[in-house]
Amino acid sequence: MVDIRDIVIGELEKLSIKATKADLNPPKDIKNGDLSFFVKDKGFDIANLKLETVSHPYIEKAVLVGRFINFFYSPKYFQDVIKEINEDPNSFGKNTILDGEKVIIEFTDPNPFKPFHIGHLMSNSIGEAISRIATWSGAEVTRANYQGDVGPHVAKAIWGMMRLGMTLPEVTEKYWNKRRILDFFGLASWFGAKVYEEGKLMKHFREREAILKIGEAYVLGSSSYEEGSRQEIDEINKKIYQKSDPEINALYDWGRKVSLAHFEEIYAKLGTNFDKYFFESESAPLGMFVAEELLEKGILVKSDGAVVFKGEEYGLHTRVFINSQGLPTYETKELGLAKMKFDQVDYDKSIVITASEQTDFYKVFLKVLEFANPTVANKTRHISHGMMRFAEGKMSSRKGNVITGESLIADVEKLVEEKMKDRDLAAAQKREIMTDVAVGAIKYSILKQSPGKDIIFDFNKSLSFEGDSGPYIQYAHARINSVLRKAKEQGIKPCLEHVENPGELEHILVRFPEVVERAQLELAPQLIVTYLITLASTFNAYYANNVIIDKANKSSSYRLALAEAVKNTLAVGLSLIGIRAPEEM
RNA sequence: GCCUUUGUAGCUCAAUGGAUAGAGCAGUGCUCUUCUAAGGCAUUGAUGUAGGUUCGAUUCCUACCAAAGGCACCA
Repeated sequence: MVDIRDIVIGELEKLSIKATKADLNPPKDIKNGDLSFFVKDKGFDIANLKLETVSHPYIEKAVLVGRFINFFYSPKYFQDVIKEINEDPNSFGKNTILDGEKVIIEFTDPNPFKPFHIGHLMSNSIGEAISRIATWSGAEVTRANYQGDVGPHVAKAIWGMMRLGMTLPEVTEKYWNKRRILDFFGLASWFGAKVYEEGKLMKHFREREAILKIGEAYVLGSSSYEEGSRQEIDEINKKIYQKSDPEINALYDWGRKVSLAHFEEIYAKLGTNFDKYFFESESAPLGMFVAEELLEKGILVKSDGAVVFKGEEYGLHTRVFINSQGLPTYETKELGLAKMKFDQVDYDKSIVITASEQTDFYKVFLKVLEFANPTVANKTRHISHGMMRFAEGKMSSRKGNVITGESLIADVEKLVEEKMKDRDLAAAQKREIMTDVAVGAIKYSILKQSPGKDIIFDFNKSLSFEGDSGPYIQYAHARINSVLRKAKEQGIKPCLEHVENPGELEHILVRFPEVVERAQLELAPQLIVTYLITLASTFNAYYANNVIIDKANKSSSYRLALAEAVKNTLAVGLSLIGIRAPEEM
């Protein structure tokens, strides 16, 4: 399919006007056509424009309003787009902005031994959307997840685990071993599905319990750290790096494993997955190597027993790279990470998505990276998203007042379940839809606003199933699906023979590719969100005013084709923002 | 104190320097014997303050006010 903007640019050229794609915008009101160009050049003789010379099968007319030249697409264009969408539903809206580029995108970054909270949900939703949009723009995307499996927070959790006298590792370990043996001989299912299922439930239960308990241990360790147990915890921190204490090693290995397994469960629910996992335990030694080099070069300097970067000369602030105990801090680990990423993926662009509290830190880090590796520094871009806050104040996992991702999803699922109780669907299917709708509602509330702004989180207000919400779009999609199914039963097929005059729905529909392109250029998933809600709402109005399935109406098959094209576009759009589109709900 | 970000309707959010600032929620009044009412229709309501740049500013600049984040051994 041609890009209609190229055609319009060609027509403008005939009128001696030079325009780029960025100069062409859809008017706010569709009464003003499909694309408009604003004549900025005041010297241009606008009165003698010969708009009647504009001629192309896809352009019906061009009209001058004030200094706007408004282009109206022809019915033929709408037909061809609908045809194209339905013939190849899974490539509508693709563009070539990032054709052939390798892009690595780091997001989510939860820390083992700490809860996966709604802030991680935010990072994940935004990162996943940006990854998918980049893929749609022709990039080869590597999703990266960087996890802090060493450092003071881990020491705090381990200290807390010891204080709580956690014996869970033993029990769980024994259980896992038993199961592993059964699995190895392929006997697990042979033993009987019932026993196996019970085993799975037990495992799930124990892991859940373990996660909660580790969370508790972390909070205990954090508060004790500030109240005098600092030395003990620092000591544990050192031992974790050195792997010198068998008891700590055992707790550590187990806790790390349970945490990571738990994260995977959440990723599966969210519909996200990662190509590369990086760990601070790996980046730390590499980073130390780089930091030592920078110290020799004089980029980093010693100060009060620590190794620091004096950022003030660059309008930044001073940050510690190696602390006075000789251990690497976050900034040094980040140096190691940059090296690991580039060594493993020979990328053209590297995007890192974190919460906005890290914005200033990242500026300092990038400055240092410029000295260590200018090529890599220039390819790296940091995007920050806002923080999820409660009305009452900041959420802090150190204090334990967090909403975990898991509990939020579970709570929303309950609301969806209540809404679906009268639907006649198989139990398994219902459960799946419940998750899809709950996750859709959560992701929508995150993605509908521009990244970078805080979300004031209020369970009752922030999540909705009506109006401006994820489920509203999913509902429109499911509804069209139902119409298509019923039409098929009655033997009516979508077809473009008896077309009707294009209305608002057609005009909105064909804009999708331009929206995706802008979303990529501006790294702004909310543009796709806004588009989808408009498309769904326009369809719902259409649906209320037009009977689609009607054997007496020749145009019924056209309406069906139009509905199908809307459904396909909603499905592609939802997938670009990482929201699943259930066939029924 | 310094640096960064954000201030749009009662609430939660949109709006690449351009046309009448869009939605949803809440409020009010309608709408299911008809393709899924998680729907549709109607209606009330907004750019923090003061300047500046521009033919044109929610958008760019300055000051002020307010909120959030950051500013040495957390991540």
